[in-house]
Amino acid sequence: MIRTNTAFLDFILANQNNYPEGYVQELSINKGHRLIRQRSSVNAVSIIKEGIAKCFVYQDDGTDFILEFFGLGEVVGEIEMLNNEFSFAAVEALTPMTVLRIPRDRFNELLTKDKVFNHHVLKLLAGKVKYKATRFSFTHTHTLEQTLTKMLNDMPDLLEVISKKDLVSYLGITERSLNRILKILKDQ
Amino acid sequence: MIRTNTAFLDFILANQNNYPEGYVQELSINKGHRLIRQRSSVNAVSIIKEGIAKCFVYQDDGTDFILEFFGLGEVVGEIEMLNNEFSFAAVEALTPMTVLRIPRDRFNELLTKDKVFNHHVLKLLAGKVKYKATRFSFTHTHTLEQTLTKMLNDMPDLLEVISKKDLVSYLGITERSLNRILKILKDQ
DNA sequence: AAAAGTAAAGGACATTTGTCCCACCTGTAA
DNA sequence: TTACAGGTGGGACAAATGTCCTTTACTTTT
Repeated sequence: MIRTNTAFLDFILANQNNYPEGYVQELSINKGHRLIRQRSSVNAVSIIKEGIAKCFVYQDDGTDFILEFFGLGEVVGEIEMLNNEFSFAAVEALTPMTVLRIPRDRFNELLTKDKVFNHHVLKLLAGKVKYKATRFSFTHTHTLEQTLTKMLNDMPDLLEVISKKDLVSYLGITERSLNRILKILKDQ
Repeated sequence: MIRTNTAFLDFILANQNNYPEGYVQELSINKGHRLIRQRSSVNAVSIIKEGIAKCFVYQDDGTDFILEFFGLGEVVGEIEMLNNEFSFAAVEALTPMTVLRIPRDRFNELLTKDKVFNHHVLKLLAGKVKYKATRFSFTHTHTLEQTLTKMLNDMPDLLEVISKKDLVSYLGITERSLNRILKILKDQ
């Protein structure tokens, strides 16, 4: 459930030195910092080298809905860059992070000039579509108990890594419901 | 809610004659025909020139979950082609359709050789990610009544175009619930 | 037009999830 | 140690949705 894309990260790390100065910048990010703010312009793409971030949409009523957790090698900002639109979601560091930042013009240049880079971006987007599709169809056709069971099975340390509040936003439920299901699972 | 991409369709139609014979094939498709079957290999990308299709995941328990309705200019099969994987969803014609079909090798060739084509595909994928993200966050943070009200507002002839069964699969609810909400909305 | 068969709508109850609130735990300051 | 504050888990009831089955409406056949 924490998405990764090591193939892309490895590619960037291997080629980082071939690119001219300033193409790829390494940045440290504090926990809680927003890499992308909702409804604002995005001027660079970031590839995660270390740490975890959440990508979420926040509503007027104060509730958040988490779309994805991003880990190693995942990329943020490319959608906004391609659509040439303001961001529709926010991205926030859940842990201290290191990211590789590629500014807008460099990104566009790499997209047109580097076929392998271009293909990585195509695959990465295809992966995001597929992930969302399978995730949402799964949650719609399974009970909360089944969904949580699967998540805890895939990732036993889930509750140590992700806070309950974030888990609740990810599942689109209330804290009360999460507690209820966790109690049921524990009692079994 | 029925997605379209006329920019891409226009581009293909304008360039169709510049491409060598066999690059773009026009096909007629009967209502009910599956353009893509779930868990099978996909050997071509199809751009919709006429008609409407549903893209859906079906579960072992017999329930379907509709991810998107595709209309004019929308593209199917590109995700599978890029991931080089079997299809994770099925696509079925809801009306008689005409599609422009580009076989695997031609598609890959266009992707690498035609920068504009490549950019259209990048944008199209970014659009699919964004659509799914906003759709699912909306349904999670709004009641069924709000969601349906919005849908009927955006598309007053919704129930003439999309069958109740399909609407139910799209919303991830039961027919009973849909009827209940429709009655409430009618009574208001 | 009447009868029979089929599909759609809705009533009644069960289950799930949300809302509201209270009890308990933990840490801190007096 | 006590008193207080903030946070967490859970009880009780409300609201939403699903399941099951009856009723209604619509077709088709005779």
